[in-house]
Amino acid sequence: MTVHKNIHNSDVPRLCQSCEARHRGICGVLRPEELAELSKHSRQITHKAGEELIGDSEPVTTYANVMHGVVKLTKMLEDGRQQVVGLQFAPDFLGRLFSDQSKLTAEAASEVELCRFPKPAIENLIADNPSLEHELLEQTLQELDEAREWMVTLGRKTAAEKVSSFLYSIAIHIDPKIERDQADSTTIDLPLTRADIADLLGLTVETVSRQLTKLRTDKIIEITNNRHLTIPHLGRLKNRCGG
Amino acid sequence: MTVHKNIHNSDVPRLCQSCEARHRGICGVLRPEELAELSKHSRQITHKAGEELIGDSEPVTTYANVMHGVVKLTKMLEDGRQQVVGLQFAPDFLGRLFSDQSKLTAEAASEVELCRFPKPAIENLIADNPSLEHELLEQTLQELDEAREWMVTLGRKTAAEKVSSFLYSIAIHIDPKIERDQADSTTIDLPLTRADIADLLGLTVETVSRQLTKLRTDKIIEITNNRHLTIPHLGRLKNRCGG
DNA sequence: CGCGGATTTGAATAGTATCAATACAGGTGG
DNA sequence: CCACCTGTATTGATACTATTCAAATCCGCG
Repeated sequence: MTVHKNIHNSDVPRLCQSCEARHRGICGVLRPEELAELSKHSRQITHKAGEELIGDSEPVTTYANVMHGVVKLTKMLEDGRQQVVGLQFAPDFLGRLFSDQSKLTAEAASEVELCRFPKPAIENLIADNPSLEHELLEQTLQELDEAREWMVTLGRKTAAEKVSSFLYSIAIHIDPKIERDQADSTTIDLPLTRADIADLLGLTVETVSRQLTKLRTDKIIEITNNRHLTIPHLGRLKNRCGG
Repeated sequence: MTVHKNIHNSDVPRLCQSCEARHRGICGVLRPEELAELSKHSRQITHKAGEELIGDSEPVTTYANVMHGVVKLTKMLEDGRQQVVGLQFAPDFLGRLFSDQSKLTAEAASEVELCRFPKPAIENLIADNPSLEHELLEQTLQELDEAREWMVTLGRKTAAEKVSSFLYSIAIHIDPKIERDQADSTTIDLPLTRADIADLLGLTVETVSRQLTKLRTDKIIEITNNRHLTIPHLGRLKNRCGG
């Protein structure tokens, strides 16, 4: 696998030069000429919170990189019960590979910026460049690990543990290095509404709200504002996640 | 070695000739010489029900194809609560790719026959043969789809719907073509104990048992024997899966 | 035939959901 | 700048589902 280290970014398209996906995302494995070719077909689009990016059972015609914001992947039962089955952050790759039809709904949880590509553009690149397929496999394996981790939370944890686990996972996602320093304080911006959190944890809004107030009265969190909270001691929160 | 240039079996190792994985599994994408090389390092092993195939946090040194039987992937919380996060059937590929350490426990749910390969043998093949990596990506995407489907079941379905969904999924897994003929009758051999089913659905054994009894008294299923049951009308079962 | 694990059944309890009402926040327009 | 308005969040009272604890029964197997 050849990762082309170009000293000056001369061949890298301007759009891509400051893009996070070029370092940590899939574009990092592309050669400059591939990047140039791909960027000819790419389109950067901004979506406001709540907008649907792709609907369940709709044909898939594009893939995308998440550049900024949070994307919520949901599934719905016929009677309206909804479950969030995944969250995607920059620089994640968005879109079910090699499938003509989406198996879920993708929705902007916050304001979201995407870099969209036509489906065939990506698929042709994959066919030509095994390192891209390798990178996508790594990302898919990672998503599978995360999905299985959530299955434990959904199936076996109490409401209190679910909410704590969610906050903990958001905290270490925002700043992975604080995981080591459990005594540290962190401030997090919730990317989801209470209703979204409930749909992620398999709870009701009311239960999520009650558990958050309990965490507040127990001094595990400080709620500055509906979407903004502080965790004074990460380790104390972790202790409530049920292992 | 004198070889007939048979279109199908020319250079295919004897062990592989009757193997299901060669048709539907990963070995189907390998060239005969690759298959021959790989088979030199492969070992077929049988495990009895209940045996641990790989433990959580253990180093991964081999991958395997499931040849026969059912493998249960589980995760456990510190206090012993357990969640089944996946089931694998022949000819699935077993083992977390590119990871030095297992993130879950794999256990034989029934008597299981594996074809084991040393980790490097597979990884070298992947590096040489992009079509193998493509096949593994397809399988991983499929597992991710299934995991997300279960997340909906775990998070949003009632106990009755969970048990029905489990039976339905087993039925169509055993015989995919009956999915079309909803009026058909099917007989299924449960690959799991009540305790395993409970751990898969995020319920207790007692609840699973009660729901099965209810399905029996409602004439949705006939319980021949603890591990053996008949679904006289698949559509009626499907109606209880909650969509 | 009898033992031990698996399964079913029963009664009481606990945890979440549901229903209903109130409080709050953020944005809009006067 | 404030009052209003709407969607979001919190709080309370009650209902219900699934768990827990306990006991009986069934099943496979030596």
